[in-house]
Amino acid sequence: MPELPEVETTLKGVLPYLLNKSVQSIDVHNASLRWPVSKELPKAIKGQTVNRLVRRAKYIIVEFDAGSLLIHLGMSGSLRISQSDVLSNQESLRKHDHVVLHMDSDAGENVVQIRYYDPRRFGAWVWTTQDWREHKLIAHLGPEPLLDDFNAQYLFKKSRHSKTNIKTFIMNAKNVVGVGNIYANEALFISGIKPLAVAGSVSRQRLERLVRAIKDVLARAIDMGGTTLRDFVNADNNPGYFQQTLLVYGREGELCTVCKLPLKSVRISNRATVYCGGCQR
DNA sequence: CGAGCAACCTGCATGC
DNA sequence: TGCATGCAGGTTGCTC
Repeated sequence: MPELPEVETTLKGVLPYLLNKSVQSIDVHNASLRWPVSKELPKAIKGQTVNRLVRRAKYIIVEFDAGSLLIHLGMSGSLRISQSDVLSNQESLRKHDHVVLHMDSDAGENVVQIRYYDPRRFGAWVWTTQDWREHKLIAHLGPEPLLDDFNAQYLFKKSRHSKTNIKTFIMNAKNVVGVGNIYANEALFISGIKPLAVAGSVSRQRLERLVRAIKDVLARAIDMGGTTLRDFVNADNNPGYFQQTLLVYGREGELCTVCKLPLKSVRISNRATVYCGGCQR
């Protein structure tokens, strides 16, 4: 479900309920996520206040005095707010609500929950007491796509000796983070680059366009609350609207919006890839 | 070292 | 209706 814009949307949604609030308790209903949720987690964060909430790549990082919680939504994860005036009015727990954070709220007592729902359980809740920037899941990640250190000069240098295709290259978090399958397809279309082009051979000028396209498509998707394909909803249960803006993803066989040729589809590293044979070279 | 790919898991759409 | 198959927004950790 979530690429960078969906993670960003999720973070914005839960921020008011987490930042400067303290953890009353945490229920781990199913600890078997990508890695087992630490048994230490409940007592480690009980009573702790959230000092800061940040995104790095597709991780939501919740900082406490005692350590940090790294939350990854995997393919099908979401965080949702559940609150009511009376606890008994709370919606019942769904089958795949694996973790529930109970937060102290301004409004009353025991009424705000952050529920982590993840049918496929590819997501993760990782507790660390070290500086999260040095955690092995974070330390070796590439630059943030929306920051200035992700630019054409960087990408040019980084790609010169790469013989993999450009789509796989930009989806590799060692090169740049946050670009998943939807936005890789979209950015390559916008910049007119064929997904199977060899990364190391794409010209500097074309990488310039690609970098701009990645930044642009991600920023616009964030503005629209992300992409909802099947069931993505933000923390307040609202869908994103970017899917209405998708130009190639999920549109194989439809006509290219620019040249009117039918969009082609191939599988690259077992991921659906849609492109225009006329516009992308 | 990089590249390619199986693996993790459930739900849903499709076809027989 | 049931059952088999394939596909889905990600990433790690194997093999070569």
